[in-house]
Amino acid sequence: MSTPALSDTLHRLTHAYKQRLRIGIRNAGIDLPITHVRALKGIARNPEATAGSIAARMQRDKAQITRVLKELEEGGLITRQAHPADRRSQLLRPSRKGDILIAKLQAVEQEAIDTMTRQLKPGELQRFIALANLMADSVTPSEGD
Amino acid sequence: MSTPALSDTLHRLTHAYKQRLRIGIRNAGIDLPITHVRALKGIARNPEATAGSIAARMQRDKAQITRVLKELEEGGLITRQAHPADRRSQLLRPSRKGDILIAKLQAVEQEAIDTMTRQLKPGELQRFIALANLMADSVTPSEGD
DNA sequence: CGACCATAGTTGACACTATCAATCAAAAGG
DNA sequence: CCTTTTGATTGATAGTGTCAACTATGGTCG
Repeated sequence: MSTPALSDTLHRLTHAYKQRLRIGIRNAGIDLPITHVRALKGIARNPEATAGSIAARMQRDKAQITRVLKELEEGGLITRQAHPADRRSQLLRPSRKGDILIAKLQAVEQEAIDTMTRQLKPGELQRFIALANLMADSVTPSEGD
Repeated sequence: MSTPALSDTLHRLTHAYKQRLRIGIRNAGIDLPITHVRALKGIARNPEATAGSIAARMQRDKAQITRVLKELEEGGLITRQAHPADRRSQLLRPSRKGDILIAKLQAVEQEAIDTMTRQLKPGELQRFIALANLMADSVTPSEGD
């Protein structure tokens, strides 16, 4: 096997992870697509979050982000405040409800990761993540997270 | 954070790879979505390919596979022959045109992989693939779909 | 100031991917 | 036969990704 297995492997892995995560999310009684979850977490991690910064961080189209944010806001999970220095922009913050959800989500995500990495020896996950980031950077260079 | 980086890492990686691959495919003048490419390759690799076996191999919904196969056939890339032992099923084989396309695709894919793994030391890719498979197996053990 | 371009965000259109339920025909097994 | 499985298909619907056009504001510079 030279290398072409990578394609299938990647698909298989992400599909497996997404599926597992989605099930966990649903079991927790949360009705939110994965992209929304990721955006919400991104907002929570970044006190200066704007639509643009979230799009950049997630490396997704800003159009997509706009729609996600709209739904997060409609769901009462985030709030938008006027940006103090730029009236085109808005600062995004999780609402109280959003914070509570994030806590739940983190538990679910950790559970999914635990399931997936249960066959890995200590350190192998970190090694895997490092390699994955190295590869992703080779395609779309990113500044530090 | 302890490990939740995995989620973002996986998204970033597959997104980067898909994007890179899609660009390569388009540059090669091929007009075919990635799922179709993967299905076509799967068929080529398996002389006994049926819709079901491809679905199982790719761990995708049969419905999705059916549609992909339909389009591959419409594009003249594969042919369907009656299955000798089961009249519900059909054996799938790449057409001559399909074979030619596959050769092109493999070059494109190898190029994408080369780009992505250029920062990896020898053996690290194999290590990565092994870890990824281990993780995927932990979520969808042997039997899936 | 006013012309001009860049940026933040929004919207519309569309293609691709995933999931689920229902259906049909053929196979398998009493 | 009749019932249950299985391979494949279809329809419906949701989620995701990409591109282009657009609005409004900001920044620059003559």
